Formats: sequence, structure tokens, C-alpha cells
Amino acid sequence: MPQESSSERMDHHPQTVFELFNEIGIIDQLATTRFERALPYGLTASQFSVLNNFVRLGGERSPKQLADAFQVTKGAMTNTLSKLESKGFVTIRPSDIDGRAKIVQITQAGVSARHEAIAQAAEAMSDLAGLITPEMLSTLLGPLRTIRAYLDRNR
Amino acid sequence: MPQESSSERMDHHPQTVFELFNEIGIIDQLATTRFERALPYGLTASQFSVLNNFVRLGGERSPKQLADAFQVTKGAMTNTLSKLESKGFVTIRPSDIDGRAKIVQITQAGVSARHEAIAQAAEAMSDLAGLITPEMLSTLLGPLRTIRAYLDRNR
DNA sequence: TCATGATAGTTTAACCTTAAATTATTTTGA
DNA sequence: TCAAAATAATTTAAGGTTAAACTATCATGA
Repeated sequence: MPQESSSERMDHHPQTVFELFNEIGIIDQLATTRFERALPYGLTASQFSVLNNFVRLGGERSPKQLADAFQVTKGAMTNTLSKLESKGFVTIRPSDIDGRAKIVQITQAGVSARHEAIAQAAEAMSDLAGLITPEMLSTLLGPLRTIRAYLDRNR
Repeated sequence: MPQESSSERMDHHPQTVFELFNEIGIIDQLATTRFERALPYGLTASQFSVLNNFVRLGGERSPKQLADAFQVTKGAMTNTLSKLESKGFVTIRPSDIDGRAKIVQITQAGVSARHEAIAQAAEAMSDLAGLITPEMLSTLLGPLRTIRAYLDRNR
């Protein structure tokens, strides 16, 4: 008899789902603020993410690819990349094979900046590594990835 | 022998902490966008939260109390409340006992708007109630509350 | 081939947020 | 009592984001 005795528990379920997103929203805000305060060169979290992505994955990417990877609009990525370019942390050149596209590449200065950023951010976040145990992490990451993937698929 | 054999696993710990906040950030963005699309009267998530808070907890509160409760600056709350006031969903009057303070109260129209918002948001989020099981919820909420409380205490 | 539609990137306007400066009022303590 | 500090709310400036409009370039298929 599916969904028969759903009254008591299911009635509260939407409320706690709402609460889940509420906690997530507050954590995002507090963690982002804390993180950005620690970043050098006036880097924002978005700018750092782009640098980090280039160092971790290597290679070159177009603004469109970056926008998709970071779930922001193309306009937002145009803005982020122009900030990074004026700081000398990326170069942007037109694509040879697609006249509409551009190609973004990290510079040596960008690699260094990312390195410093990692160091200072790790410093600022080190207390959290004490609070958040590896057990908590593995407990949280799985379900959160599932939720993120679903929201991403169905937007 | 505490933290002796920490090399392998602990070396990855900061990275996964970072990944945790990354997942949280993306979920927040996707969930907020989805949620706000469903809200009536052009309500933002912030505006809805204020209405919801008044309905759930009742009573009256000052802008400062609301700002603290929702982790935003007083300036942001001034903005949110003025939007709600111009929509007729709250009233704002000066306090009798403290000349610096104001007192905010929800209106009947505000209560109705919140009711409609709940209904439409539940509709838009109903698929998530299927994905996010009660077990996932109880698994996630505890640790997330711990992290949120810590970040809140140490900002 | 060539018109139509799709795609990449930029720009603009609108909105929300923070941080800081400002005004007004209350609280504190010498 | 009263000057100094603290508090409440607003305003301003600056920054980031989205959505939509716009330009330029490619891809499709009749």
C-alpha cells in the first residue's frame, strides 16, 4: 500500500527540505565572505575558481565552456575574465577555428597568484578542517552531489 | 599516537572541504533561482523569508532583529522591508519605547501572500521531495547545522 | 547556394548585497 | 549631570549577478 501512512512524517517533509536549503544558503554566504576576505590581489571567489580550474585541469578553454562549468551566465563570465585579464592572470585570444569563440589561458602570474591564494585560503579555513571531520565530509558529499546534479539537470 | 598516520588521508582533507563548499555554493544558486521563479508578487527569496518568519513565529520585530536573524546587513534589511511595505505585506511604525527603533508587523495581505507563496513553491519543489528522502535529510541537517553555527559564531 | 536557425561573446539595465558614512537616539560611567 | 560610546536605521557607492537585447559568426538543410 504505497504512500498510505504518509500523513505524519510526510507532512513535515517539505518543511525540512526548505530548512535544508535555508542552512545551505546561510553556509554559502558565510563561507564565501570568509573565503574572499582571505584571497590576495582582490580576487573574488569567482575569479579564484577560474584560476584554480585552469591549474587543476590544465589546457585552454573558451568563455562559454567556463560559464557552463561554473553555472554562471556568459555575461558574468565576460566580466570575471576581463578582471582576470586586467590583473594579468589570464590571456584571451580569438580562436583560429571558430570566429565567434575566444580562447582563455592562464599566465605564469596567474599560476603564482592561485598558489598564494590557496595558501592564504587554507590558512583562513584551517579551523574548519578541525571542525569538519573526514567522516562528516564523506557523509555530506554524496547526498549533496546527488542534489546538485539533479538541480543542474532540471533547471 | 594522535595525528601520526595523517599523511595520505589528511593531505586530501582541505581539498574535499573546499569541494564541500563548492557543492553548497552551486546548490544554493540553483535552488534559489528555482525557488524565486515560483514565487508570486515578484517576491524575492529574502522577502519571502521575512514573511515566512512572521507567520511561523508571530509577533513583531525590529529591522535590526530581522537583519540579525537572516544574516544580512541592516542596509539590506532596510531595502527588503521597504519592498514588502510598498507591496502592502508589512507595516512599519516607530517604536514608542526606543526612538531609534522601528517595529515591523505583517499584514493580512502579507499572510495571504505567504500562503500563496508556500503553495506555489511547494509545487515547484515537489520533485525534490521525491529525490531527497527523509533519511538524506536527517543525515544532512545535523552536520550542516553544526557547520553553520560554527561559521556564524566565528565570522 | 543561401536563407534560417543556432551559437559565442558583449553590453545594458535592473536588482540585491556589502561596507562605510551619516543621522538620530539611547546608554554608560565618571 | 553630561560627555563619550554604543545602537538603530538610512543612504551612498561599489561590486557581482541575471536576463535580455545585440552583433558577429557558424551550421543546417531544402
